[in-house]
Amino acid sequence: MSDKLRDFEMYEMQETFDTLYANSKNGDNFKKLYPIIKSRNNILLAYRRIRNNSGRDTVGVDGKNINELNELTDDELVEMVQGKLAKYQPQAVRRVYIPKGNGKLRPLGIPTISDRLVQQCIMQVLSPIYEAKFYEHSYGFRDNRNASHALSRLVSLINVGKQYFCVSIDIKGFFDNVNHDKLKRQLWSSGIRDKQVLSLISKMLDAPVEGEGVQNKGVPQGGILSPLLANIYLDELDKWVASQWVDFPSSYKSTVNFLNLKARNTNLKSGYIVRYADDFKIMCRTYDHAIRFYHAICDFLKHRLKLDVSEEKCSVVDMREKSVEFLGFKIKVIPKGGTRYGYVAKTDISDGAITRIKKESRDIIKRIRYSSDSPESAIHYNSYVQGVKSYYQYATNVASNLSSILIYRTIKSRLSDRGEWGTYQTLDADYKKRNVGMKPNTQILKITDTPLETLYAIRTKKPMNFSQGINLYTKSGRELLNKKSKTEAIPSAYITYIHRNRSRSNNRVDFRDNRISKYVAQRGKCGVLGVRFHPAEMDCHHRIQRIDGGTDEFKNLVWVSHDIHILIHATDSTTINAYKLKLNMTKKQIDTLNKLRNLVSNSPIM
DNA sequence: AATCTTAATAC
RNA sequence: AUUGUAUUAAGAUU
Repeated sequence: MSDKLRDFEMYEMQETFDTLYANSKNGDNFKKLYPIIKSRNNILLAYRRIRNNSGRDTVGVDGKNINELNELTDDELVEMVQGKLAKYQPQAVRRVYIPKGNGKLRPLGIPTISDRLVQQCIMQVLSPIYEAKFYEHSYGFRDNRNASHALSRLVSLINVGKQYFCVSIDIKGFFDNVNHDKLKRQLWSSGIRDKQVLSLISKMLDAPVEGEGVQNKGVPQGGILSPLLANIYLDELDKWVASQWVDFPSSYKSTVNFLNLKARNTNLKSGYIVRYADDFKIMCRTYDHAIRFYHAICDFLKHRLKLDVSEEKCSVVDMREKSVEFLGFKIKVIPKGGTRYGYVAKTDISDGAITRIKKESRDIIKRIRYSSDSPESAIHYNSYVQGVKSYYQYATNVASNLSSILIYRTIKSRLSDRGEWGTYQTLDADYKKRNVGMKPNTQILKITDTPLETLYAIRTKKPMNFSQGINLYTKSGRELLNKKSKTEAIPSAYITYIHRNRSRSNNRVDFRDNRISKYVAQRGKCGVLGVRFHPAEMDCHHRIQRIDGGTDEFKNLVWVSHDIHILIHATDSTTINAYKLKLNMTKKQIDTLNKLRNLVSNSPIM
């Protein structure tokens, strides 16, 4: 099960979200969202969802990060957020410029940590509503969907749909130019009719940018809600493109998918949109339709969505003649098997991405050269290789593209004296599975026993179309998702029990979260006895006590039975003997018990 | 089995 | 110095 669903369940929000989704599918308007947003469980869930964000240590304009929030008890956290929501006045967003892939700078707008928490509360509630509405071929920033699904759709349109003309449009600084009034109207017309919620979002959009003041357009890149708002904004584009052909109610259109034989006699234009955030393509059957779409979309963006396009980066191409770039891939349409019987898509890693991979992989190899004798730098290289391969494995030409990087030479010349060489055939099955198609006697370098992964040893994988039934907010949608995982390790009633019962009211939010994670990780078993108990019969023990500087971190906690908990802290010999007799522990159990006793400065028991 | 952290890609 | 959403994998721990 995904982390997300587990968290929804843990905080008893799944049913609420399911209802929002169902009502949204039904076309209902939403007038009472605010009570859900400010509900205790929604706020605690929001904290749980953002506390592991990679930016948790990054401060906003107030100089605060996640540490500010985990100082609070859960009651204080809930009270703080509810107080903020009641008279919402977001703080300024911090301006940071980061380099983009193409050498330009990306302006980030980083809200303060408490504003990020508030945004998460709202996002959780809007997400199920919009998942029910969004166009099926929008793939960016959405649950369970990724770039390979977008690529797959594009390839299907070519191979199955025989759409060889591609319209590419580049929106100028999309995030920074989203029109606030337009966005607010879209929220209203898509059924968000709760005045308090609309006002919250409105105030959020009006949050000043550090040093630049209040903006009348744009959503901050760095805001938690921003990706969702971006999709809401461009959903109108998806639907409009679909209305031109796919959803056009007409007898001129063949019921057979992709066929448009009769369309040439009408003003209809046939085309199919594939969108990943602000990057999208329209695939058409003919050049004429493609050109018409190109002009119509530029006009639509300009007048309906108030967005400019950079014309020099736009194009209409016959993909049989010229390749097109999309999501880091370079796609061309070539004759199938060299015959006249048709065409297929051929995909490569884009030139820019190859250059980046070349540079980055060499840099990491050099770092291994100058690092101390430990596997860490080699593990870093391996996960880099793993990451690159798992993303680009969907390019039909991936093996030859990655071979062209010639990293093997760099490894040989830079690292020969830093590790030991062994043959491929001596390595374990997992390695062979990750690095396929190598000759058994190929020499592989091992850095302190960690064999380096091979960049080019890869077989291309066919991208799969997104299975449209998959969804986090319906039972059937979740079942499709859960195919891989089997029985539930812990009854959800146990989790709910822990969640509801707070042993001490001064517990911090992190303790609440981590003790649940820990109970599930231990599969409900006592850390000493190894036997499962109901949480009511157990205590969550701090290995290092809080008075001694112990934290609420996951690794400092352990669940033990009541009896064991007493034994950890007992100093009186009659108590110790009584419980020893009662529990009749094995030597191994006594050893683990003594380790815990040692951490609280108690002498071991025999 | 499960949790955590850390590495990658897209936008 | 690096936010956010989504996806993927590895490592560590029990």
